[in-house]
Amino acid sequence: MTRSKVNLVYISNDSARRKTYRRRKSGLMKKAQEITKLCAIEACAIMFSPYDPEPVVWPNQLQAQQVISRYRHLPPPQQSKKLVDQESFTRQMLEKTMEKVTKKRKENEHNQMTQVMYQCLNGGGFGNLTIGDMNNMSGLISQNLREIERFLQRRHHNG
Amino acid sequence: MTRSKVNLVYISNDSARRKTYRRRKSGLMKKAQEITKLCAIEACAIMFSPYDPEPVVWPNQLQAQQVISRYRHLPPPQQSKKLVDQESFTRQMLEKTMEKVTKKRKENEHNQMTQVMYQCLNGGGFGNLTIGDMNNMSGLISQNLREIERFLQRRHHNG
DNA sequence: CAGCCTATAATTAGCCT
DNA sequence: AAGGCTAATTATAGGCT
Repeated sequence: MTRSKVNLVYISNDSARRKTYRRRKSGLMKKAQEITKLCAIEACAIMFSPYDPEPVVWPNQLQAQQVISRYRHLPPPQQSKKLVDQESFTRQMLEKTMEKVTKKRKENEHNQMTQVMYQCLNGGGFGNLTIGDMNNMSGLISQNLREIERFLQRRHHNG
Repeated sequence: MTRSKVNLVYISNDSARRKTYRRRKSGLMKKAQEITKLCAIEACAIMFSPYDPEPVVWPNQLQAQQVISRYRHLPPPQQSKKLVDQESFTRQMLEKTMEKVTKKRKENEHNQMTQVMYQCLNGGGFGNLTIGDMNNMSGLISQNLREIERFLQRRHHNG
């Protein structure tokens, strides 16, 4: 975002990623605090990262627990469908973009669409990993993550 | 934060506050998505506001519930902080592994989506994509939305 | 590695439609 | 209210110490 445009893809360099994480974490928390103050809304955030010894809880544990509690106590219908989550947010963005693109496409040429999309592709390079391998490995671990954590928890409590 | 410095205090004007809320909410979610992608961390946020009919959950409900669950099942801070025992060692290993896996998964997804996009471009349409594809691709697009818009703008002005 | 610095990218307040 | 525009502020990548 400065000195150079950011490539929005996992930062493989360890120290660079760590540094970016620290910077952006504080940026994010600042922004969060601002919107909370400016608009008097109730919010919380939780982040787990390998760079913090403990989860980062914003704005604080009490507030987080209150918000979580309020969230969890919502009647089922509210928790189900109409939530304004990131996915629908992103979908809206896509729809708007597509509208614009379609509009322009009418005015100009089809291959312009191709060029526009190439711009999108500039956002990141191709990974050089085997698809099958990654799917298998990530699948196994994520499937058993909960189980693993429970196990660790038990171990901890039992000494 | 532009045209005038912001006074970090509750905005009493209704419509102004609402507008600021909408703007900053998008900004916040975008930043959140970015740090998640860049650093492969696990995070969630929940916001209650009078301007949304429902709570805003980021990045989505499932992720939020997973993060919340992980948070609630965590041992108290003092216990986990400085212990260097078998468990925390194992935990560190787990986190490192998760980190790698998440990284690979994301790269993999990106790789696949990029190819999908290429195919769409060559084939000239998005008609046969699933909702999931669209969501993923929308990420790619929204990352570059500004770029696209500038591009379109230039094309438009240049004829 | 952790801060500090600075050039740029990105966000956004106030206007206008 | 909702969107577009642009000036101005803010965030931050890369360098340096």
